[in-house]
Amino acid sequence: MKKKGAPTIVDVAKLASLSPATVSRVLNKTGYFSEETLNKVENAAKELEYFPNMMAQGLKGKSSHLIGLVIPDLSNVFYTSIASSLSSILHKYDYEMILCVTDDDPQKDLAYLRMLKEICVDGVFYTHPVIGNNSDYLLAMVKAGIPIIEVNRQREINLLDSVLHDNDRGVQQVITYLLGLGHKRIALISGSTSTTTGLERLTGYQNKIMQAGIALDQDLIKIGSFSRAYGEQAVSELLDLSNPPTAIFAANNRITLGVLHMLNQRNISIPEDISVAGFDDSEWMSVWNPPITTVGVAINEMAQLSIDLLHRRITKELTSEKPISYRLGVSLIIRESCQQPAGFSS
Amino acid sequence: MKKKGAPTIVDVAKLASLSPATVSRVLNKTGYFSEETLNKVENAAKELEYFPNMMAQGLKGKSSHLIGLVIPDLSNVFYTSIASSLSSILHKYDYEMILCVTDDDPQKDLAYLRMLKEICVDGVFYTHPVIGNNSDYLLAMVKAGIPIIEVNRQREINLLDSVLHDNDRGVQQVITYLLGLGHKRIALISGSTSTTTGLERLTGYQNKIMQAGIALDQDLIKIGSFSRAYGEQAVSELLDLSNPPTAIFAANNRITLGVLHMLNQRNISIPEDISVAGFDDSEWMSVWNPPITTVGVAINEMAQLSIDLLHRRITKELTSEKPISYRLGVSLIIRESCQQPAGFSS
DNA sequence: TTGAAAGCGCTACCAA
DNA sequence: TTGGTAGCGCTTTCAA
Repeated sequence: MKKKGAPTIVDVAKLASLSPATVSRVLNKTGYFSEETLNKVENAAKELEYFPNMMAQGLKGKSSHLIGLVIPDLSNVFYTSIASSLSSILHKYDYEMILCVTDDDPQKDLAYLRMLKEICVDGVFYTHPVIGNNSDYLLAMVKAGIPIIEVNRQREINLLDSVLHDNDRGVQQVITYLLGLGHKRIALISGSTSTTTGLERLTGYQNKIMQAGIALDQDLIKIGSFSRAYGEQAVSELLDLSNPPTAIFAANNRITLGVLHMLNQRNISIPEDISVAGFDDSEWMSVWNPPITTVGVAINEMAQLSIDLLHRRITKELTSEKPISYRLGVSLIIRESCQQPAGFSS
Repeated sequence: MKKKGAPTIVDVAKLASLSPATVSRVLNKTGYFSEETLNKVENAAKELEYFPNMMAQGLKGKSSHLIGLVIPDLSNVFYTSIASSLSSILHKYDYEMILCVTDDDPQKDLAYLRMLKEICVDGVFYTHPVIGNNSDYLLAMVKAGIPIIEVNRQREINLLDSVLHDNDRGVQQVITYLLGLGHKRIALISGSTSTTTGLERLTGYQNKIMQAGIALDQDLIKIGSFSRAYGEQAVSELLDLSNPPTAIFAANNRITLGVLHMLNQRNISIPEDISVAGFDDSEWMSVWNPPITTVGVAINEMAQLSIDLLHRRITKELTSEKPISYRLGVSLIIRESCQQPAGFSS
């Protein structure tokens, strides 16, 4: 009678006429063993098509080779790009990725976190939901030995490691560029300031405008959510102003899409009638008509850096109690969606 | 001294003054136990914040609650949408998703498949890479008790369950519509015919054109890959024809994007100069200027159906040896990217 | 209705 | 350099 399930280490041991312990040592390249033993084990393993059972390994406290990725939204190209990049690099490190999409719902977020803990993931990449706060649980996880890296948004200032964009610098570049073009009425459309992205992009905007000696006009500052719908709504309100802006800075790619759509609908052309600049680069922006000027964020670098960091935490190569925080460079990608305001002569 | 790790079933048992066996039975609602026992266990579990260790459960042959999703590409909105939809529904079923992006590389594909087996996933949603063939391994997995559902593309005809689009009907609707508008020279740009999507969209196109009594013009049939780059290349070639088409049918969303981009670059306006229709709906198509007419595919339904099917396989509710294959309805979404050909009068 | 005990596949300790 | 053995946390007979 044939054995039913997958071959176990015992089967390999038998075939190689060795003990399971030795086989384990060889397979994991831990401890001592002879050249001959090595060969015997490898042949036997190959013959049986043996693959270690991760569950059993996991039970013994070894790595599960699983990493959680908790993100709010998969309709946002920023997150799909991050997921894609992370997944690809992780695979090289011999980790696999469990994808958790929270829809910015703190309940779901917590449920996912619990699950990741149960599953004994080796670590997690985490973007917190806009509202709500599962800090306690996050901290408990870290204390229980599961490193967590905050990606893109940072909630737990000085509690968790993080890899973020240099939002301030990104905003500065856009505003400086728009100012240089001659714009004086530059609107900002952004999301909740309860995220670092929202907060930093807002304060960055305010600082640059004021530094330029321009009084802040609250009518031009639209803070809502990082969604396409809000982009549409906000741009509508902006256009209905008695003194509308000559340029719009949309603080993320979802908002940008909404802005572009509404502008299309209202038959306002870019950049002739109004200039538009975004934050986050994405394929469709480069292909849009006209191509959209935006702050490019280095997604691959972000993924690589996050993984490096997490990996060093997992391997205990990095043990600093103090959280590490990286800021990634950004760069303004100038395309064709901005020009001098109408009636401006330089 | 405090206990270090997470609480185990033994801790709960102690707190509840019961045996681990009983606690297990209560927690899993299996076998008999009294009301009182139930309460004791639940209280103890709550107090200790006990969560079962999936690894240990997995070892005992129970479900890992993990599902693999193997897809070729995360820059294609079709797959991100499927991933998003699947993830959200799976979560409700208490499954989690391991995301595997193969980049259409059969090596990676196989590596992922092996890994999924090692990890003891309960099942997998699978879209095969365009080239290469890991059928043997897939079959072995199925035989080993891991159900696999082919999604979108079907390689293993009559070997694996599958959930696919009704490609033929989709093509028919587009072509009929274009024909009705008066187009006689309709080009097709599509990907490799080694996928069912590629094959069925091509043969569908050929059939409809011929049925309309129009001779097939090989110059108008562009078969390359389902990529943006190919879309750009193909549309260029088409435009350079001495007798270019009046309408283009782009057989997936990546190709459509390429087509649109190139048309923009060459300053050809849609639909005035040429009509464009796509396959796969996506947000950017509805927001594009002009909004793009396309074949809408029911992603949520596809996800739901796939999960139903997989779930029934996992629970052995469905045991038919014969693979099940579903075809999902599609519907033409008429927007503004098509009109009568220039110089046509009805 | 409950508990004792065996073992899932693996690793790690200690002894040989 | 190798092998015996004791668990990891859980489920599941089988007895009580």
